[in-house]
Amino acid sequence: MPPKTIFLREDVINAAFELTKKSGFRDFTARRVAEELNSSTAPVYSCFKNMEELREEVLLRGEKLALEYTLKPYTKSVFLNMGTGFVLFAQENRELFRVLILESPETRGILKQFMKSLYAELGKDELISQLPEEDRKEVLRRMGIFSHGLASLICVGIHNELTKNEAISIMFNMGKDVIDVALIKAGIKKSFTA
Amino acid sequence: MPPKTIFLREDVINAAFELTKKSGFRDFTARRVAEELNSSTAPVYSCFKNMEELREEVLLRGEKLALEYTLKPYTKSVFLNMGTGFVLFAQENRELFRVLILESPETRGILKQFMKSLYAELGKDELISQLPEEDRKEVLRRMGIFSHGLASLICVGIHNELTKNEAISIMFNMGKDVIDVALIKAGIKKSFTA
DNA sequence: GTTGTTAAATAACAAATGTTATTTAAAGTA
DNA sequence: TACTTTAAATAACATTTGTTATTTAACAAC
Repeated sequence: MPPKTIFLREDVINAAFELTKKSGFRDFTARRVAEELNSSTAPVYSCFKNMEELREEVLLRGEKLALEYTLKPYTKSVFLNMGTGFVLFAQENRELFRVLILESPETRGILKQFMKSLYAELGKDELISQLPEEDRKEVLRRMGIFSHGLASLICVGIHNELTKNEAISIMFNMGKDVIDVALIKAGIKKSFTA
Repeated sequence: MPPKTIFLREDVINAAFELTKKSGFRDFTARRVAEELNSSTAPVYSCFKNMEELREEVLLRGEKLALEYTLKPYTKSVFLNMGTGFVLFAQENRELFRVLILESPETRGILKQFMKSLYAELGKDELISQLPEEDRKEVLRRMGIFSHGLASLICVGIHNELTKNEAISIMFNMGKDVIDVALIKAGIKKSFTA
């Protein structure tokens, strides 16, 4: 019988994920992952065909984490919560945001998926769903661009001074205005929300 | 006397810059630059102390190009022209945008510099300069975030479908609304610009 | 033409990395 | 106890890359 297994596939992923949270993929080598795991490189290669497969696993876990952020209730609007979650994910996981959103976006669908969920939420909102299709799309586009902008500015180290609550209120105030503008222009509302 | 110099410092930078425009820094090696230049690696190392110095030169040239984009007259508003130029720079130079804005931002001041120029322009505008300091800053912040968002979405390959003119009008319409909202809320204006 | 200078090419080397081969030894079983 | 299986560690190898050392040869003064 062989000796007991010490390092599970799960453990390797954990180590790789922690490493990536700290330094992205700049340092994502078999030897560094092994170090994080307190092992040699052997377990890495017995659990994974190659480093690419492990990287993919890390990205999947990152996507899962990002998704969790977008489902938390920061404000009363589910629509704004998604954008806000996206921004807070960037703020608290800069390196993950970088590898997931800024470096791998073409190969993985996370951003487009995100926009699709946002659009679904937009349709559920009582006020917003009164907007014509085109206007609704415009609101979505604007807020998609804005949340991506804030998230990625934070990711690259601009706006380091923002606290979590400040980030939330920037998103919230902008969202309110963008929606109000659409409603006012469509004649559904007369003036801005206080 | 030594043989004539064939490869100037300038030539090396040109080759490196072209290479970077095509594939960012993923492939930025002495051997690849030399290939682009149709030489061996020798001229690279006789013109530059090391590859880092050459990379820096490429970044400087990239910043210069980005600046040119922000000075072109896309609309009648100098303020909006800057954001628009930033976006078009990203659209037409995705790899450059990546290395300059998404990968090196903490070490170089280009983004903060950009915001500062934007702010200066904002003060010159007749209507906007009537806004209280705080509101003006808010307009700036919103448009800074928005233009960065659109630029970086385009850079990472989302919104590939946008033409140059569509990108311009997204920027322009958003800018108009953001400014109008500020003016209306401040009581300087009554309704949205058509 | 010979020679000195030094661009450019070529070769060489070290470090880093992905990956595979080999060794070591833990854990049960006959 | 000797043996089998196979995790884990270790070594080894190829490739890539930055960088430096060495070679080659163009040019012009003598």
